[in-house]
Amino acid sequence: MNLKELSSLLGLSQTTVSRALNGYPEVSEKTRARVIQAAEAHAYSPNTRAQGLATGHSKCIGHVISVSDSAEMVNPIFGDFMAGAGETYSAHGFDMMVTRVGAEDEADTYRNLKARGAVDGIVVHAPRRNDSRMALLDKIGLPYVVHGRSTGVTTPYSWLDVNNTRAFSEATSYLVGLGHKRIALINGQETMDFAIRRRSGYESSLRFAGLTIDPALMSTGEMTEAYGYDQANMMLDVDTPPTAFLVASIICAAGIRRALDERGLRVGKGVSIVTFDDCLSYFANGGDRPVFTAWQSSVREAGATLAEMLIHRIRAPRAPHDTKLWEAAFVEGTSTGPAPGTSKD
Amino acid sequence: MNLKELSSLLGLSQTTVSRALNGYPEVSEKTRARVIQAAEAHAYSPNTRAQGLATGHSKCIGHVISVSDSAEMVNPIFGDFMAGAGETYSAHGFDMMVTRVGAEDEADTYRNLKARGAVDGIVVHAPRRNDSRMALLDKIGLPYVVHGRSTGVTTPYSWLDVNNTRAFSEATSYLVGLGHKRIALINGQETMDFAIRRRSGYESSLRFAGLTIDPALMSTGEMTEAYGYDQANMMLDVDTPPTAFLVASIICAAGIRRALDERGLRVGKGVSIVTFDDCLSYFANGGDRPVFTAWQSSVREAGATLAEMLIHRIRAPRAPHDTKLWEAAFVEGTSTGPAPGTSKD
DNA sequence: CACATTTGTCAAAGCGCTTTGGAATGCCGC
DNA sequence: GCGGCATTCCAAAGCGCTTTGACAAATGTG
Repeated sequence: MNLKELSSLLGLSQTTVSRALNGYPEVSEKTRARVIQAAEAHAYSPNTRAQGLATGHSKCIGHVISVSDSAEMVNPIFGDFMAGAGETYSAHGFDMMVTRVGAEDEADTYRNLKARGAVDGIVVHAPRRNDSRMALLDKIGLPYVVHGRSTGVTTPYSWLDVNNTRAFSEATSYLVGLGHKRIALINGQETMDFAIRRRSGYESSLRFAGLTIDPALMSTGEMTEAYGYDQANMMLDVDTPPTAFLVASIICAAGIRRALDERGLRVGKGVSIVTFDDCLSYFANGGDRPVFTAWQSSVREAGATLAEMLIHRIRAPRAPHDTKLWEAAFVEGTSTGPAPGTSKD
Repeated sequence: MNLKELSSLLGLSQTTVSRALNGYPEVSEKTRARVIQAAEAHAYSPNTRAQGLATGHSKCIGHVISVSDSAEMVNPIFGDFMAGAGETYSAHGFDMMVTRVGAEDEADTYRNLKARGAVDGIVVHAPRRNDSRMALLDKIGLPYVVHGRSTGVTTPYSWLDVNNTRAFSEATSYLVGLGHKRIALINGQETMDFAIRRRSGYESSLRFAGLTIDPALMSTGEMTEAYGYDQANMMLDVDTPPTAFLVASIICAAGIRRALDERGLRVGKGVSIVTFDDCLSYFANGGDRPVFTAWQSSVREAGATLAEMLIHRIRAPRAPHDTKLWEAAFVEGTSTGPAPGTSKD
């Protein structure tokens, strides 16, 4: 069923039917009701491509997932982020397109998406320090919002970020307060801006506490379970091993827990773990008995909110940029306790 | 830059330019080269919507993620599956659209996707027993492939599935061979066909071994880490607790491991764990020292292959249906060992 | 009751592409 | 020198929708 068929069926012109369905005032409420009823009865939905051609909008948002050779991993937060964003999109009648692309082709992908008119806007994921994507997108005129921020980019843009510096600084102080002096940082890849921020929060709290910043206790890599396991084992094998781990992802924290368990170290007694928690739906860490002491922020809500921001941006491209800095919430779990040998102990 | 501009720039008609770019033979190689070069120089990409309107194809594949109230979880395999499929799509010039929808609106979404001409085909995820989606899609004439199978659906369709029955039957026999007599099954939600298959594999091996099938040792639910943890704890609290766990997902297995560790039970010694492993990129269980003894099959490869199958299907809708039954691969990890009290022990 | 407005509807153009059905052009052999 | 045949190109129609500009019909005004 298309417009032509529907309108001839109703004995009306295509114009009138189109206007009736799109809520234009030039049509009487009586005909509008008749049209809407007929449209529903025949399950008519306007052809997306034709509509897009005529209006110049695609009503579609792009998500570009770039996969570098060094980071073949699929980010575990991906699913939850999409779920959140998808909810917002469908509420607003937008489609969601996801493109997987090698990191080296990312810029071309954006240009192509724009040239083809495939999307009305995009979400920029995992911004790096001095990320060049914002300038590119500004240049080609494709609306966007950023999940995170990019230090070094001075032109304004819309973003939503978690206060990572603060979260990691507080987490470090929290461990210091428990008497820990050897605190390891198992960080994400420090090509990403948020990972750099996390480290700086960690370092500043160590400095404030008068503790030495030991490169041997800091590592950066893909946040997999295996990575956490490996790093924990390596660090525990040295002379003065850490008594606490500060971790960038709950997946990674699970790996660390495994290493500790295997060594017979009691998590929360001998060794403490604090982690950042993205509130992944399949790895819950909340309710009445959180496993890990954590600073948490829902990536799913971030997805929903960023989607909302982007849609606003598309509707009002000249509106001032919107920025949101969310504070992570503290949850005390059972994975932390006083450092061994502390007076309290 | 659009076709009209490009062609007037070249002093050619739109027809010729279009044909040159689309590889039609009616244009001389000399002009073709000239056209291609100009197209690249001006970064021309045909407008997706216009192209789609003219050809009647959208060059886009849909993935519908339905979220029921009972299953709010985002499936952790989602990301990896998409990554695999996305790779194939971009290699073939297809876009990928994902729609998140409440389970009750799933049928409408398919109809709508078809009516709007938004996609050329879709991937059906997580088929249930007697799944009605295949009949619906056949009826509305939307090409599709199924990730999994649906017992009870008799009309042919294209699918790719892992031999879940076999994997779980073998896994059970393996545990039986190690002397285990109380083997728990921590299954996924048994609304899904694959979960039913897994249980039946498990039950048939128990029956074959002359062991009793104890409902107290079988549970079904969303495969989260917390679910594994909870179920393990519950089952270990009864009179004759299981000495082995057979688990449907590595995420869930991680939760079971946590419960065991917490109770001071040594995984692979006192209690064994065997799991199905989807080879998630952030939760690797392989290489030289696999953590879990597992039957594994890469969901990422499944995504890539299903995408390939679907594209074939779209190109040749009348071709006979393609079906692929993959065998899961056995990996021996450190999570299994002889049952306590066994002669070997 | 003639005229100016408003209201409800329509025909047609246009969005950017593909594709059908010609129409030139060049080259061949006789 | 002319018909026949490739070869190379083009004009125009059409995909299904929105939107402009125009036009009847209904309403209001003096």
